Amino acid sequence: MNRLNAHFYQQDAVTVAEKLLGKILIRVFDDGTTKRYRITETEAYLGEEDKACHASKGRTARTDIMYSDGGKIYVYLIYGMYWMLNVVTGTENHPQAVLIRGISRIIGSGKVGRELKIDKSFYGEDLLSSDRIWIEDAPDESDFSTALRIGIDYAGEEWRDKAWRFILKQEQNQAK
DNA sequence: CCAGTGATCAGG
DNA sequence: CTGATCACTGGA
Repeated sequence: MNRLNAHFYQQDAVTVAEKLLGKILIRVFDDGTTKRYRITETEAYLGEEDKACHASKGRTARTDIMYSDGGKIYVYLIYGMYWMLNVVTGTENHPQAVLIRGISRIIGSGKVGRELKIDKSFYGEDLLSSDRIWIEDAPDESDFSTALRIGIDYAGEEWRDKAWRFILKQEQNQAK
């Protein structure tokens, strides 16, 4: 299978979030072992207008990477414990990203970061050229559901109510 | 229900 | 510098 290319990541976050379902995430760990995971749950964060998106605060040291061309990794630490793994999408100066919420049988953004041993060194990592993390193509999935994004009640009606969470049906049944 | 845990950002 | 907040999880 081939790596997803720049064109794929340059699409808007909502499109990429949906299309990432079923794609294969590869991680080569420091000890040399390689693991492959299927992406099963994602969430889109789109632009400075999106009050739920970190870029709604404008361009800061933390959000800077979201302003770059799609295909980079955006990571941040939440609650002092969990590294959230995001894929930057869109084109330059259009800040947006897709949060990876579930891979294979690991459901939950915090657990994903833990499983993949993500840390600050992944900030800005290039999915097109990295030798320790990338995503490979797979057929588009159509059997998925959408839902409201989690943990963003502060965002206000307009953005809180966007069904920008995408869940592979199959995995939903497997969960719990 | 709620505590843990620390980077980040706005405000002095 | 300070302090509030946080795209979460796991254990009462």
